[in-house]
Amino acid sequence: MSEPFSAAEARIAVTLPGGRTLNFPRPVSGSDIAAALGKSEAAVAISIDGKARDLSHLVEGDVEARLITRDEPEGLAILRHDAAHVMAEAVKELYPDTQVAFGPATETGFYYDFARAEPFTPEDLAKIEARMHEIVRRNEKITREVRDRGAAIAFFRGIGEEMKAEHIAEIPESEEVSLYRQGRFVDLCAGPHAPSTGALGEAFKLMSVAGAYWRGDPRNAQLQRIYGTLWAKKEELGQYLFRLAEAEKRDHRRLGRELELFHLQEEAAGSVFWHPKGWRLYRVIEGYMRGRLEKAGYFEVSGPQLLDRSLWVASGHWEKFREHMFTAESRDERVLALKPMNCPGHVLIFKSRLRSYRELPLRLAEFGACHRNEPSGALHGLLRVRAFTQDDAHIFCTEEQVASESIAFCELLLSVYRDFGFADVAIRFADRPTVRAGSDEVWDRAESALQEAIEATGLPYTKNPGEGAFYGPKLEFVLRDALAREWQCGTLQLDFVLPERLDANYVGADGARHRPVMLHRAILGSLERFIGVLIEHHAGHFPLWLAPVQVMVASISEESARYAGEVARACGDAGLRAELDTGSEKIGYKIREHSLLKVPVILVVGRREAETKRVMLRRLGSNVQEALALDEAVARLKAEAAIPQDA
RNA sequence: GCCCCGAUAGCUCAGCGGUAGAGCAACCGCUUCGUAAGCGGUAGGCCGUCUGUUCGAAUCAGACUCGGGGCACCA
Repeated sequence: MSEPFSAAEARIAVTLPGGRTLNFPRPVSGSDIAAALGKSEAAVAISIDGKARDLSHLVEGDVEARLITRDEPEGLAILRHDAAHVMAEAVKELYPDTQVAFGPATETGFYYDFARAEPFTPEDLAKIEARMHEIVRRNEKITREVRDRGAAIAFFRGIGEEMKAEHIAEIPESEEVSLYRQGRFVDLCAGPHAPSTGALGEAFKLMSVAGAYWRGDPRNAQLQRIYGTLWAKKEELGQYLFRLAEAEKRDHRRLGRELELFHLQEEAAGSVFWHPKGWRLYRVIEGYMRGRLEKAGYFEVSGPQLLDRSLWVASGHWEKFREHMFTAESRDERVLALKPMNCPGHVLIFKSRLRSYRELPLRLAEFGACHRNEPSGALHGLLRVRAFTQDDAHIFCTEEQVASESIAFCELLLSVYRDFGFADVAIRFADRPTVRAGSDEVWDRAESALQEAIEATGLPYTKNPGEGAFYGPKLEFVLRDALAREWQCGTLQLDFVLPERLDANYVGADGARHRPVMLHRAILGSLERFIGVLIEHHAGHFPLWLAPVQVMVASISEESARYAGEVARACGDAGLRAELDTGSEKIGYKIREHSLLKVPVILVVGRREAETKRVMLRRLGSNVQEALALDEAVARLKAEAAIPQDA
């Protein structure tokens, strides 16, 4: 490309990604640079020496610059942020008595929080969206102004935007206070923004209204949050809406009903009614886990559901976890709590007799049924319930054993996830929360021990500050499903506090009493939640070893019904979960019916198969049939349906 | 728990002041059929619960329960 300017006055060098350098007269704006590169249309902002700026930003000296365009994630985020402003402008035009609070971009769009006495209705959303399109068509210039903070506060007070004024007071002195103006709307904002509202395009849509607390604090006023989605192109918006519709189709609550797995009803809000097929699935998973744990050196135990208040006081739960606990009273008026966690029970088993260091690490596992009194608004299908069963275990060990136990646990966990079809697992390190038990010294020790342990596994992880359990720091294992959604399931928590509080100890090689360390760990987390995730991940189409009904034998007409029975029996004898359909419907109807119920294998048998002792094997999702000898089909399916026992 | 929205047959939904409708499913017949919906018929609802307004409420109002989307909380 030829150089756009040739004058000999003061010039600056702009270095682009890849090392190419352009010379411009000083000063040069981001727009000039974009124009020089022929990218005026696509550019929404510019990165100058690593900092995102408006295109109107003037460059005064030699810099490194990179255009931010609408087709890359960073540019899209800026457009989404622009959309939040445009929405706020539309709302202020339509409902001038509204105060604006906070409006960022999100992963799929944007939102803005508003304070207004009247609730926004769905009809209001339609009006706001229409007005947004109008503002985009007006193509208002978006300009940035830096203000002295006193003046800025006075300005927002003057226009009745108290929350904005309050927000300015919190901006660190080191940062400048900038205002963005478009049409008659002025917002406090760090930027950057696209040069004009026309940049938004048309690929956006307002989605919903929700309540949200001012600064996320429930003690503050509740605002109305309007969510929207925005994409670079209309097709991408369409794809996003299509993905939402697809996600709804695999919603575990819908599939739970359609596949007859479970149901929920108000008489037991937050607890699951497992139906025969769902319970079958549950038990297969439980049995699989039991096998894995036994091989990994765990001992399964089972503790009481109701334990006396005094234990919970001693463990610290009564103080830190009281509001989540269900309580009951005995005849003699003792207060008992339905266990929300299994750990105190396991400590009591550990303490039931004198323990030797030779027994460590002692791994006590339990499919522990727990109850937590979750706030009603938190309940959500199987994913958030009040009664659930954890694949829980507590490892009592010495501090020296923490690293090796952690490594072994991580290996076990990843192998289990692989068996269930989850390959993508993220690890987060969650450190001390505000509400916690134990001294800072103990937390220092626990955090560094857990940190060493995770480093020792060699697995990548990120930090999740302040999210630890009240008794110790934890690793959270987050799996990503087929729709790239994240679910926290597994956990590994290091606890110096509970053994201390419940006075657990063992006799060491030196003959003295020592305090064991406790590792709390779960792989699936709660079986309920994990099954919910599993249903959505597989869209109800489970791998053969998990499918509640593995094989459906369907006869073509009455003359093959008898042989169909034989086939079903042969499958059952081989340990397959097989069912028989000899009804009078046509075969097409049967196939449709069992396909909708997501049975992975349908064996079709008619006169030809009966005569030759064969079956016609048909897999869910395919319309290819394979003719096989009965024996061979059964042997193959049996092998395929085997429960994975070790990777 | 908080904000908004919702609750009508097993499911999906229509009806929105004059006392309940469709499709699918269910059940009963007929059909015996070769790979994702054969045909006909029957039955099925205290319109989430309670209170109020009204001559009259599925329909309007209020409260409650549960559900949904969020917030906060969290496995």
